[in-house]
This record gives sequence, structure tokens and C-alpha cells, in this order.
Amino acid sequence: MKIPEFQKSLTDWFDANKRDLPWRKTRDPYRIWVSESMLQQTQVNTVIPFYERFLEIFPDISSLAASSVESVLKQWEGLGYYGRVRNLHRAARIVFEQYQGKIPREYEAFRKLPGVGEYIAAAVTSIAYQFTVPVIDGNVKRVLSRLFELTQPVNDAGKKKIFQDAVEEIFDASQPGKFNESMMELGALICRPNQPDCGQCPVSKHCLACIDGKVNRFPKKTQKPAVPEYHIVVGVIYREDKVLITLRKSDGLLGGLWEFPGGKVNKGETTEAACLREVFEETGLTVEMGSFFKTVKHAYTHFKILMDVFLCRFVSGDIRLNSAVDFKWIRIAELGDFPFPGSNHKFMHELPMRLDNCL
DNA sequence: AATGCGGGGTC
DNA sequence: GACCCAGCATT
Repeated sequence: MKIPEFQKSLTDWFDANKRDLPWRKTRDPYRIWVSESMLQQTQVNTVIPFYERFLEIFPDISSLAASSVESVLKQWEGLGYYGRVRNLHRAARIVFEQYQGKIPREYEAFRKLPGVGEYIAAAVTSIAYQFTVPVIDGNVKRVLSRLFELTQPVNDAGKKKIFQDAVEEIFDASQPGKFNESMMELGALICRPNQPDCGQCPVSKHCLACIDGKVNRFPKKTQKPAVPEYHIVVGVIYREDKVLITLRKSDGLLGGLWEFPGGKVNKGETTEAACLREVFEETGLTVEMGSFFKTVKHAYTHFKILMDVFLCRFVSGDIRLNSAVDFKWIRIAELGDFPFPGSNHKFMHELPMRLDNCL
């Protein structure tokens, strides 16, 4: 491959065809950092509205550092992978306290911040500071796979050396930020996972897979196992005009989000019985069954759930939390003030104000 | 090196 | 339905 020719074709194409994305209007490392955090495993069109709103509310490191985790989670609500924003928030506080509010310009110092891995460190420093470091993300791996007919699976975590070597061969150190963005943009717009548009590709004549007519055979992927499905019950516990919500522990799945108490249905158990049992185990409260409300389906990365929602009435007992770390009795109108998982959003906005209205 | 971690778009 | 996505932390 003629490297300089490849680089020029790629970056010229980028200049002429790049999308007008919000994070391309700035060189502020904070704004680029936020965008890269949101864009992890998440598509551009999903991110845009979250990005705009997040930066309106947290326009700089100091405002983010000064805010509560809960308020930050609330802005991330619905975006998923909540550890990203918990880490971003922790990192903002570290930058505020240890670096006088200035994002460290040293690669190693920045890389050490929570949530900043190889990709984000490379992306932010190359785009904001022109550090000469190539990025490797899902798009870049797919492009490299086709350019060089790499047989290394792109979804095999960790094994990056082949891609690292390949990208270093074609990396344009004279304009690192533009080169990196160009590679990712090519992957997003032309060298797509399905039906790549080789006819419009600026570097198709450098691409082994295209030359060999094998574009559809790259990238190679490993097969993913099927995900299990769990049957879940959830109880919305009414007490007058209030309902009980509980706070998940701050790490792990949906960490730091509020939810309605519930859990898995045991084998041979009715969903009503499971609901009463789970409510008691998780909250210590005795409740009576009101009515079935709705069934919700939801998919996570490693499993799926079928969730039956019941409306219940508080009877007796004092709160004794099991896995949750906090609780609140709130009115239905206040639900929007707290961050909830997507599965809860599929029913919570349809809930009645009081239980007696619907019995 | 392997695993856990969301949600939405697309085909 | 299955696949894919501007990855990181933990073990």
C-alpha cells in the first residue's frame, strides 16, 4: 500500500464528507471527553440529545465536580452503562481537587483517571492536543480487518495487537486527530458492518478485501452464546398517595439508580406469590395484592427479563432493606425527579396516582 | 484473558 | 429475533 496516498485520500474524504456533530464544534478537552464517554458502545444518533443536554447542565469540569452523583445519573438516565458517568463524575472531582480543575495534559496522568482507558485517552489527546497516538475502536478494527484481510476476530476482548500493528503502519502522525476521526468516520459512513458502500470508499483501491471481492467476509467474529431470560416481578407499593422506591447499590448493574422493589420468580411459584415474597424480602414490608398492572420485556447485554408489574397496598411493617441501600416514599408526580432504569420507564409513566382509583 | 456492564438502531 | 455500536473496570 502507498501510505501517503492512502492517508491523503482518507483525510480529504473526511474533510469533504464528515458529519456536523456537536462535539466537532469544539476543541475543549472536557467536551470531547464527555462525547467519547457517551459514545462508548453507543451510537452517534443516540448520543446527540444526551450530549447537548448534559453540557447545558454541566458546561465544565467544575460544575460536574460540584454536582451530586444522583443529579449526574439523572442526566445519563436512558443512556445505559451507568458506570461510565459514575467514573466521569469521580474523575471530574479528581481533576478539580488534584489538578486545579485543569484536565492533565500528560497522557499518563489523564489515562489514570477513572473511566479513561486506552481509547478515550488516545481519542481526547489526539483530537484536543494533537498527541500522536492512534485510536482503536470498533469502527477502526472493522476498517483494518477489511484493508488487510485480518483474520483476528474483532469482538475478541483484549486481543488488540494485530490491530495495533496494522494501524501504526498507516497512521498519519502529522495530523493525528484528523486521521483518527477519519478512520472512525469511514467505518461509520462507508465501511459499515452491513452493506459497506465500497463504490463510494475513498481508499477502496488500497483495500485487500475490496480488491479480492471479499468485503462481506470481513471482519471475522466469534460466535456469542445465547442469553438467558429471567422472569421477574415488581411491586409498586402504594401508601395513600405515595409509592415506595428503593436505591440500588452504587456499583454493578444499574448502580445508583432508583427502582421499584422486586426480584426473580421461583420455580413453581405464582407471580402474585413471588411479588409478595420479593417485596417482603427486599423491604421488610407486608403488603396486600392489588392488581396486575403490566408485563414488560427488556433486554440487557447478558440476559433478558420478562417483568410482571403488580400494584400493591402497604399493610404493615418497618423498612428493613436487603440489597437496596436507601428508600423513599414519593408521589407519582415526583417519579421524574429520580434516575430509573429503562425497564421501569416502560411502565412507570402509566401508573395511577393512587391505588384506590383503579380497584 | 475473561467477564460484567444498557440501550437503541438496523436488518 | 440477532447483530452492532467512538470501551472500561475488575478479577
